[in-house]
Amino acid sequence: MDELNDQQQQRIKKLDVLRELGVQPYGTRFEATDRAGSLTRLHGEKSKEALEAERVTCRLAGRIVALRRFGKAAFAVLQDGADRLQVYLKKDLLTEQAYKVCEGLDLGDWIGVSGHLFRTKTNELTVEVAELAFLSKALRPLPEKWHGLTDVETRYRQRYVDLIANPQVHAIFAARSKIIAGIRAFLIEKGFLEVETPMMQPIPGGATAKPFVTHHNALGVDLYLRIAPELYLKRLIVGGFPRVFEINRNFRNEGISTIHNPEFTMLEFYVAYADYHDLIALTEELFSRLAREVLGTTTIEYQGKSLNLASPWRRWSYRQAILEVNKLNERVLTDRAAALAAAKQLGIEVEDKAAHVDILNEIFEETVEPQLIQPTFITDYPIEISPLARRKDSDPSLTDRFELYIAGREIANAFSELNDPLDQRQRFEAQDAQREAGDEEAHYLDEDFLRALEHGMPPTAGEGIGIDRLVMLFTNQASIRDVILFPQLRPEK
RNA sequence: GAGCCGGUAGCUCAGUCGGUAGAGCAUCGCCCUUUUAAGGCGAGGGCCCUGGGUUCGAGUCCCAGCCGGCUCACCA
Repeated sequence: MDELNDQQQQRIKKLDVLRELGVQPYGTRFEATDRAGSLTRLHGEKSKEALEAERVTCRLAGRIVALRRFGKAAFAVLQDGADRLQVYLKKDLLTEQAYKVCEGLDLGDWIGVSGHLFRTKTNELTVEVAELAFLSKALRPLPEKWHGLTDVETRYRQRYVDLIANPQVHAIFAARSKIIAGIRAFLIEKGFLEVETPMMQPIPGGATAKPFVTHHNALGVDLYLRIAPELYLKRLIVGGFPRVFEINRNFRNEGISTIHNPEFTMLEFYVAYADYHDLIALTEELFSRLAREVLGTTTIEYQGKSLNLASPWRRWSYRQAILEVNKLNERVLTDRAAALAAAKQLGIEVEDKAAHVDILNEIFEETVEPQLIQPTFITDYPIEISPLARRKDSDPSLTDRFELYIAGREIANAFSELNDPLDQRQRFEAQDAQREAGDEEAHYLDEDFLRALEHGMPPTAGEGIGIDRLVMLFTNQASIRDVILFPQLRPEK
């Protein structure tokens, strides 16, 4: 413990005062049959007279977050989850011991009370306490009652204090839970099986990213924290599960920013016999349903922008979007020199030796992405940047793939899966060549995954949705750290 | 990794030109049995992020570092 300040010392002294009164400062169970929220819902509208007549008794517990004393009586506000309820502690109504406990109460202490509901002179629903149980002593003071805790670093490092002091933070994580529960219910209703696949993988696959490495002592091998579950979920499709999903953490050893945390939560799901068009429909249905369930509307506010999640959403091919946004001639799609010239004209920095596909992608990211505010499916990505996606039958240089953009940000990535083992081997080999050429993030060749495909994978469509960014969108948060309970920070001191 | 901004009491923040460290809330004492940012009177509480430097004198100026935020780069 740090050196104690005067407030902490005062509180430690009170532990002995409680013990002398025969009260355990760290007690045991208390049967809270009521919750502040449900009491308010059930009785919050009733008049003073109706409450007096009914004489509703209740029993609840919570943390004291406000305390106003008046000589021989006091009002305390109990925080119970996301809700608060005032309680009235009056000397006349309490035992001598209970009243002495009251005199030593501090902000932050946990108590349990029972009594009956009434309305005060100022018409606030309040519990008149008949019995008081002391549950737990807080030895540190709470943040200031009016401004709460605003220091961002303390909010992230000591999320417990943030949650006590800032009720709106509570609401964000309640919404996160509701979103994830909604996704589960939706997919299970559609016949999906929820599975768990390895977080520690001998070959990190399914995405292009730098992995974390760890070591297993008994096996004497290095293992990678997964960057994606994709290749394992496809193995399960080979094994005969026609619909699977996983909601779990991915780990990427890359920068930290307002939209990147080293560990983040990903939903991936795979549907046998389907293609990416089916996933477009499924995605629209999922999002509009989530919005209605969680927010009660399909029109959402995000950082000052109004977003309409009601389907259908815009579909726009990757190449068409590049041409239309920049009013470019189709020649840039086939002529590398023309693409390079166009990029330079648009003021986009591109290395002179950059590949054609990378030049176009640079143009896309710089000029198209920021415009994709309303939900938009960008379709038909080039094959070079889609190593696991199926080729388009109509154009083998493209893939049956889409990315969903909302508020200028990529929210989902989906494609008809490549199930041709020979084509997949060639794509892996192309990625290997890029690795040889110095691309640290090229996809690794996974021999066992190829063996699985050689056993035959049915036509399958698969999709990944970044849950943290989805929660940001639904809760109107600008930073990913505000939707992750314990975001990654440098260790203290 | 680079640029900009910040770090002062438990919390939220002031601190002028370099001259004895301030407020509100919280805490402690006294008064107060319907308050709600309760009120009244009184009191205590500081590693001014750390380490150097300049100066008679540094919270303040300079240098280096630590931690955080934002922007950019990489990325989902």
